Amino acid sequence: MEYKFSEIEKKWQAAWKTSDAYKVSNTSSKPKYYVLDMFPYPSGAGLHVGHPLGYIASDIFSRYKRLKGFNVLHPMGYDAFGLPAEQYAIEHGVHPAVSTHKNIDTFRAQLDNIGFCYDWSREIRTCEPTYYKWTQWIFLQLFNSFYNTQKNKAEHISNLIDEFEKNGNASHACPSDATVQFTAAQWEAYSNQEQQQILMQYRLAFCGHGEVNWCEALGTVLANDEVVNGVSERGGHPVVKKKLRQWYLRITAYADRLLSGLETIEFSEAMKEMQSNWIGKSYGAEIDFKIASAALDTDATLTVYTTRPDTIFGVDFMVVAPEHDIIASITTKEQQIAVDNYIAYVKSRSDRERQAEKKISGCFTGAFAVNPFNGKQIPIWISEYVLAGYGTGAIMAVPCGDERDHKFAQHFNIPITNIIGDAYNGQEANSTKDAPLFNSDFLNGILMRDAIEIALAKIEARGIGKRKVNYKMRDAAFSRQRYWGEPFPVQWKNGVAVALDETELPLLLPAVDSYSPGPEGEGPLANIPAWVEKELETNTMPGYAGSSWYFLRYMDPHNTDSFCDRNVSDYWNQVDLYIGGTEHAVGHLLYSRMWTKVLFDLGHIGFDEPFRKLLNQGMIQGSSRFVFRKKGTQQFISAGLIAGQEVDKLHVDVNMVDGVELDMEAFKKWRNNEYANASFELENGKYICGVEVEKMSKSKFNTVNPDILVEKYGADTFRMYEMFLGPVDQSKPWDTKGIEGVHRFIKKLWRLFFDEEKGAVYNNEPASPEALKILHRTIKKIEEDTERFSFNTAVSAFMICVNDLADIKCHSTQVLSPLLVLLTPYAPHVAAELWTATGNQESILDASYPVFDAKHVTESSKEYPVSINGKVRTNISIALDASEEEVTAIVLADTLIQKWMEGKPVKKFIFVKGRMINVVV
RNA sequence: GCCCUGGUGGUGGAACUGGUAGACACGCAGGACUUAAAAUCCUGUUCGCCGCAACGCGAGUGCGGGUUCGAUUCCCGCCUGGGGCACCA
Repeated sequence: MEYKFSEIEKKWQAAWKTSDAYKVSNTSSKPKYYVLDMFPYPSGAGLHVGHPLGYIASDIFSRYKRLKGFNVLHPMGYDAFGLPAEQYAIEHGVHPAVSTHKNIDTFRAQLDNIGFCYDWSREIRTCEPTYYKWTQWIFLQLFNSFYNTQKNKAEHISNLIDEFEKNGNASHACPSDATVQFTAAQWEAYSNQEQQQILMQYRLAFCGHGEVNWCEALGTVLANDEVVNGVSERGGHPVVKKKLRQWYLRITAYADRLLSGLETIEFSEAMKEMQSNWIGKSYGAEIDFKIASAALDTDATLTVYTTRPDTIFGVDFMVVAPEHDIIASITTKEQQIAVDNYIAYVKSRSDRERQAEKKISGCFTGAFAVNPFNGKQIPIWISEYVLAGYGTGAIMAVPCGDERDHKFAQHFNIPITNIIGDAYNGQEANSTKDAPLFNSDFLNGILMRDAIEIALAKIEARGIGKRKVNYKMRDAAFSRQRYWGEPFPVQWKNGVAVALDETELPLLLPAVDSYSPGPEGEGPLANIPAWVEKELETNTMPGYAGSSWYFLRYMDPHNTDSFCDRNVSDYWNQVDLYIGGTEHAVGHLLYSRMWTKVLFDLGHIGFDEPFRKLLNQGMIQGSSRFVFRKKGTQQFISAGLIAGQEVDKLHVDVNMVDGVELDMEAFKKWRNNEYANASFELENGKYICGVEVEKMSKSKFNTVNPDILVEKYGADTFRMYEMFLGPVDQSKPWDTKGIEGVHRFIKKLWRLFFDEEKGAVYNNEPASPEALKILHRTIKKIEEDTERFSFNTAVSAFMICVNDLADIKCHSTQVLSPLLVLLTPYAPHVAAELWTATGNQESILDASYPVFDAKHVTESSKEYPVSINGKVRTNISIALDASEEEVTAIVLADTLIQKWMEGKPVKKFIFVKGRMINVVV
């Protein structure tokens, strides 16, 4: 009997489908376990070998947990709204729903090939009205809520209105504008419109104004992705910033809880660090500086935010962001032209470019601020390195303590005040907190670290500023001027946003004739008269709306009365294991954490963190292959021979290359015989290609389609090979050539059961102690490795096990059957085939997991490596229960050891039981 | 620029908590079986040096320092690949 993987895999996939083997119930006496993959965006390029890496890992873990007796929820779906489908629609006129459907079908077929254990009856697609109805519903919850800072949770907006009617907003400061203050009487006196405007500033989903990338030539707003070097990717037109009305989510209200919540979940330290850096909580002060200009009214002040109030006497200049409102009122006549020019220059630049810029640029406003402590006049500059969105959009610059300020001062010849004595060398800034202060009046001689608190107290006492906790994180922009997204369930009546009633959901995305933007850069929905007549919002929601809560819908995907029944979400609770890439570190993972907290606050679910444990999979890079064409000819030169030649370097399809050797016949037929006339200059009869590692992408011809590998080697081989490639969380280039080794392993396993000539060779004889030792060593290793997601070493352990069993010619089912159960999560098809072939009746998917028994593997002695002065000189076998005295005696009596000791006395004898021995002489 | 992360043989990687560096594979070389090939099996394979061989010597985990009896692992400085940076998903 031969290992016919193709037949076997088809057979079992069909059998599991017919028997609904992967269907999961919402009620079970077993403990629950929820394993989730980050669902894919169904791009037109289909699945490449990078996608399944995480899916295979989650599949292995789900199957493992099932064998261990858990009721495992393991669903899959599609994040189906988004820009690429819309782009495709603009270019090809195909409705996004049509191309998305087609792409999903391709993805599904590819996923099925690999033999995943998803419960497909729970599939969701974020672009389906049955799904986005509930995305819109959650938006209404956000819109109708505010953050009660007294109780530290979200509440219905009606509670806030009650409070305003009784007490005004005295105990509920306006989160976006602290100057908004009113009494109950004033509230009553406001018009409905005024009241609504105030409420908008409290809502968790609110309207405001924000800057977008605006391309006048295309008449549209561009995503950051569509802007390259300050011009549009399509057509290369100039892009500037433009202010538009936008929806936002008040994620800043949750900044502290998003931060403290990290302590309750198992994310990697790196991931937690990225999130807390993104949130960017800092403690400091806002300090008011009066403007020193007789021409201006004397009350004008510039407020800066600083985390280092201790350096107040080292301020040599101020820098305000080019967008800062104060610029218009303080710029002097002499500087006006220079300032205008500078602001125009900055307008064309992205935040990223502004921060990354090494060249120092800036412009003096002509105005001065006054240091409130010593009356010193401080010049006010504008520079792109200060961003409007952070702090107050203005900083006090202390060149001796901040590198960027220092470079700025040097560049513009601004005199530098030294407030840290010898700690400043005059050449570069020193950002220490551990130097005593100089030239600092009442802070002189005090360590900076301690001076911070003293300065804060003084600033508050004198009323020139106040303590302030600041966050780098900004509220999340939540609207797009696009078509392919969820419509907002909102109508605009007399300038007031009015939420639709729940009963009106879903608000269906209407058909459009054109995907072009509406007038003034609005979304395509603005082109539909019926839509505009109803005064419906013309923006749509961003890609992350649907993905912020999808893990809840899987629990109860067909519910028509609720996004997810409370009893069901109480049962499944948090996602126990979430697998996906780090590229979502600060986007999706923060948004879904916020949405979960809001739903929790409002009582819709019973937990406030969505993901109990997160495993990040690495990125699979493509390994590109190149051929070298002699300039102006059809002659291709092998990589080793190109030195000194003028050649063009061309990407070739990696699938035509075996390792680095080009299949020349395939190459000639490639791209419709484009290279039919190619001639080759070979080395040792072979054409050797150039190699480079880059992002896996269709245009680089370095994508590898899993279908081809599954066809050639089978799904089991493919699954195990992806795992064998390396640690699941590490990025690595794809290379197909090692797959043979894994395939050989499975064939070797097969031969433990069936011989091509002899037929069945397995037997029911009692297993030898050696065989049991091999089995139990493997049970321990596989269980440990699977638990810690070390799938590559688990595959290696399987190989060692099969090699060892083959060496001792063990064919006993007493050993082989438990081995198959261990293997099921990794290679389910071949395991199931051999399991039934050896006479088992029950399904291997629910077999009982083998239990490790230490008695089979205990050793009585150990080959100790013995070092002299840290260099291993010999190995000595010593009983494991030997005492240190016995060991010392044995080692020192060894002739080889005596030779290396050269008669010197023992200085130190180090004995680590079960590990090693080191003699220091 | 800022944040995170990686760097070990010809290649992918192993070494889990400071304790024999290179497990397991790929590739390569040689051999067995075969008319031949495929498949399979066996042997060798970090580098350098000495050599008939050795359970010989030396070096060695990106580079330079440090701590330690002992460092791929911990500390300091540097070089370099990858991911993210708020409208790609």
